[in-house]
Amino acid sequence: MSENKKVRVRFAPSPTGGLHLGGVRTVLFNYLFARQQGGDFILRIEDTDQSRYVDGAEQYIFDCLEWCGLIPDESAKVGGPFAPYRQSERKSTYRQYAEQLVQDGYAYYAFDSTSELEAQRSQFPNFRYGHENRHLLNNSLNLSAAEVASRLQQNIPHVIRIKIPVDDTVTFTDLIRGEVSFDTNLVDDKVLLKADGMPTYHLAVVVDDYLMKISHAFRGEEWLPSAPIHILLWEYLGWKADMPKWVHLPLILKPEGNGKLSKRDGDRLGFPVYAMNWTDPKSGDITRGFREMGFLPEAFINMLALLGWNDGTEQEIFTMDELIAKFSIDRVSRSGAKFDFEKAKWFNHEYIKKADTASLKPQILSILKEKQIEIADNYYLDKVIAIVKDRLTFLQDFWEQSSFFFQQPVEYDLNSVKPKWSDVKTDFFNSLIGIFAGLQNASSAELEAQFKKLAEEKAIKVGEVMLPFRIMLVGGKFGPAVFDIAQLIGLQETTKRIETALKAFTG
RNA sequence: GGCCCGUUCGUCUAGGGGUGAGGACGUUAGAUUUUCAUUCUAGAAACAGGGGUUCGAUUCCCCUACGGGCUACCA
Repeated sequence: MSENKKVRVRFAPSPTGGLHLGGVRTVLFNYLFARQQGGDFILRIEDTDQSRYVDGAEQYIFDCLEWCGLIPDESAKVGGPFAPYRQSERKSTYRQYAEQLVQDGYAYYAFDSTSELEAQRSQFPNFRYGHENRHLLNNSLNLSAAEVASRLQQNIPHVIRIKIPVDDTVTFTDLIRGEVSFDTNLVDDKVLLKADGMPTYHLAVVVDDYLMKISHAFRGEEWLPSAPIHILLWEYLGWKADMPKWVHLPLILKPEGNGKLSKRDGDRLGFPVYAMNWTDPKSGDITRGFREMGFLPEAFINMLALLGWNDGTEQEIFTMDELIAKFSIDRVSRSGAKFDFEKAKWFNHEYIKKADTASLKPQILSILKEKQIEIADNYYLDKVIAIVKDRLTFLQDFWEQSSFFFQQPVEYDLNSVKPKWSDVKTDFFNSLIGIFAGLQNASSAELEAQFKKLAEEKAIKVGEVMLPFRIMLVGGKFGPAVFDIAQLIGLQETTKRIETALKAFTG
């Protein structure tokens, strides 16, 4: 085994729909490991199942990776020394290896039709195509050489199956789980090459990982049970010395109840499961993604990295560079992790708080554009972002938290003011307007001082007029410090709002 | 059913033969914010069970239970 061979890892999705959280985490771990080891990160499209192929899914995967900042070094998009990177375009290369396995006695042709297999399965509850029954079935192990040749000649539909050995044990080391063993008597003679000439996943991964010189194979734990097939294949093909190290990642589970996290859970529980919005080309249904929900990619990545990995310290916020430096396979946990959306929100909140206004601006501008707000003064917008940033869990919260900086309140929380309203208060605010008229470029502290002074003169408790003032400017009981708001929107606008609100309060 | 993997607060996890079992999210209470959020302080909250091994097990071994995955000409 060439211990020092160059690190080359791959993410190998099938283009069948949205890109799941767990998928992105697998990409992330691949990417971190490759960057840290000075290796290559490859994206290979596993589109061997034509019936499941979904238009647009491949482009979508590229878009997701780009949003996350996890750009592959080699892919169907940028090419590379081992092109093509789409399995459907590599179709011709698989057959020869399957034939070679048949030649060497490690695989065989099987002519059983789908309905024949179904019949077997319904007759025998635990039917398994394997050593116990392969000599009774319709395959080249039982048919004469002449018969097999003739069927092949006539193009009679057939598959190639691996011939799993009897009474043997396949043992291998998984970098996360340690040593894992399987009794070969319990492993099926899986199909390697389908009737349509396409390889199944089992053949395709092994062939491509070998051809693409993959050094470490990261994949979800759901693949663990089929690992013995792949290991046998590496052996039978004569490539055992080049077999990658196996890294089976723990699964991401539903937050409540049992099972693997699925798109449906997101719909049901109200959080995204896909990285970005996914539109089903057939139904037109849109499944919401983390990006559109208002997640910052850095927060999304950070959250994912900590789902099943930690550096052993109490640090939770990591930049991509820190993750690259600190990632290690042996600190990945063995057990599945239930996805906690609350924690995901916390990460996002932290990232928005520490983000500088400039980096938030492009997205804020597009939110404002949706609301038909034209921004004439960039400086003003910067101030607004700076003042409300800390209150945002999602970028989408921006409008809700700051609309009053761009327009007069649409409605007032009258229940909080009207019952306690009095002429004294009306008088107070009218006087306030007068005072503001004489001021210019006042700081918020100055406004506050004037406000309090007036209250004292009018013998009103500051608290009595504070809340009404806020509601006049904002519409409700929320938002940043009132005088900061007044100062920012300007005295003229403040006065205007007092006047409008006064009518609403006294009407 | 069979096989494989797993099991520390509600959740993500640290730890590891002798610990007050640590942190974070969430949660509760209080302070600050004359609003709300932020922030701060404090609190509640966990080693699945049973056998071993050991002077001593949450930690090592075995069994059980529970959870998960796989069991397609899908990946």
